[in-house]
Amino acid sequence: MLNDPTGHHPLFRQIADYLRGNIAAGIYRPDEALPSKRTLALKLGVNPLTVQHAYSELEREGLVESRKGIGMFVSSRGVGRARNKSEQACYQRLLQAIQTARRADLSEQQIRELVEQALVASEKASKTEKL
Amino acid sequence: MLNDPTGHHPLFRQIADYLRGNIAAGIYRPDEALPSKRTLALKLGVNPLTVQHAYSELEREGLVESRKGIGMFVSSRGVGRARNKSEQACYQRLLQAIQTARRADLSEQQIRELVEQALVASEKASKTEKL
Amino acid sequence: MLNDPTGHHPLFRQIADYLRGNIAAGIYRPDEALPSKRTLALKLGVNPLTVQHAYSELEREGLVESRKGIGMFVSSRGVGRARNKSEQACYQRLLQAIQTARRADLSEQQIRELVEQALVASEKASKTEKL
Amino acid sequence: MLNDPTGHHPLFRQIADYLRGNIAAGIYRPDEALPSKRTLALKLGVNPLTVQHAYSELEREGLVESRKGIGMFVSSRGVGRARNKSEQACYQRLLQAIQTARRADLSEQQIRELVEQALVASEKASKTEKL
DNA sequence: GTGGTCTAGACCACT
DNA sequence: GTGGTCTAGACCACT
Repeated sequence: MLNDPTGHHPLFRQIADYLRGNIAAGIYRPDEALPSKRTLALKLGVNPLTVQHAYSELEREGLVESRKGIGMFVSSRGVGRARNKSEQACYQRLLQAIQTARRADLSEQQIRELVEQALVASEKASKTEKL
Repeated sequence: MLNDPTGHHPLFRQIADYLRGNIAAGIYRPDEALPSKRTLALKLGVNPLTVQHAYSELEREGLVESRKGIGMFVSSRGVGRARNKSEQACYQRLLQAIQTARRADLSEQQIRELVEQALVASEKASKTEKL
Repeated sequence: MLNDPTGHHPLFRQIADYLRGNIAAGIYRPDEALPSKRTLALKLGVNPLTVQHAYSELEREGLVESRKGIGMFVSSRGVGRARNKSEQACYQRLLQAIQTARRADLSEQQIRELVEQALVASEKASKTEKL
Repeated sequence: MLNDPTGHHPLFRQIADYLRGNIAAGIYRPDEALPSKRTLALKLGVNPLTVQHAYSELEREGLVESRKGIGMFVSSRGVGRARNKSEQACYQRLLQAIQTARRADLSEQQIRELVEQALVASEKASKTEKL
């Protein structure tokens, strides 16, 4: 479900990234509640504090708002912000991937081929699931 | 010089990645010595042990061999291995970037555009420098 | 407890060897946690980083897996791998010992007698202790 | 020629071990000169100081005597001492090998089989060469 | 508390 | 000078 098997990225960030994508994709709609910390922690096999950490990240970005005693809700402007953030995040990662390739002197053509392979592989793999 | 301003990847791994790229690109040739750990540590402003950690990683991958009291040398089969490793690493990162995009429901066309932007940006940015 | 009084083998490797033996012998079972690096460091009177180094070695060999914030756990296939690794290590050491003997022109019979002596001595000495 | 490809034992000790075996085996006779530091260093592809270090070790053990300006000579009681020392060294290594095996819970029978394998392998490998 | 990374500083084997 | 190991002490992510 999470996409960094190498464990190089902190868990809380992987979770935040995932939810951000869900919001950007409209899987969670404005004013819809995210799953409770405990529910999601259970589902992901992760400590509730880690989920809390992820939610705080999304709150700081203005994607969600906490309503006391009720839960975390997608904010009115959350979808647009999530789309922007996700696109930025994707771009940053593409840039890192491509810099790795350039350092190894791969040609642009080789890089584009790797991109196409990844597009195919991800098409099958990533039925985005609502968390 | 190092490419993860976000600080998600540990320093020693960034250093290993960079050198691996240098070896893959033929910037360091077989039987050529890498800079000594102290020299490189000074240049990068990090602790020699951190560089050592990076060098151990490259040694484990069979890219370099240590000659006691002399230095770390690119192994005869190091270049090919470095190319393979670098390509794999690039692919993995592309895959992660693209999964981020897919979760946010970006189209393949949008992703390809981001790739092209990143190719342009990286062309200027990453004149691979010999460490 | 550690078995190289001569000090030829680095500490972290002696620790890794010891734990590998424990895992091979089933003293640590799959999904069982090894002692924490701090606990073990205290017990052995060494620096936690030294234990960490040993643990990384075992992780690289696929004998244990780290679960962040919880501990190092014997992997499902760890026991078999540990047995293989330990047998290989034993064989390599026997080979070195025997080459030493052959260079000094000891007969095979003399070598076998030394082996029997060592078998007796080690029977008493090495009640393998769970670290 | 040297028997620790893993590089875990210091070079100077491997060289001392080798020469000690040669003396024990009567390949160097009492009053015979060992090769000069420079000659041996060249032959082994090693720094003369490393050879010097090995020679000092043998001198300390009373196996050889330095005659100023001439070279290092096997001492009158050197052969016996070398045999004792070599046997001790062999025994110590056997003991370490066997402790490794016992920790992994290998049976005495398995250990004896490994010994026999090593005896066969070493028979072919170790045509003791005069350095 | 537990693993993982990093620094500052030291010492050893080898060149 | 060069790689390899070790210590003491610190901070981060996660439980």
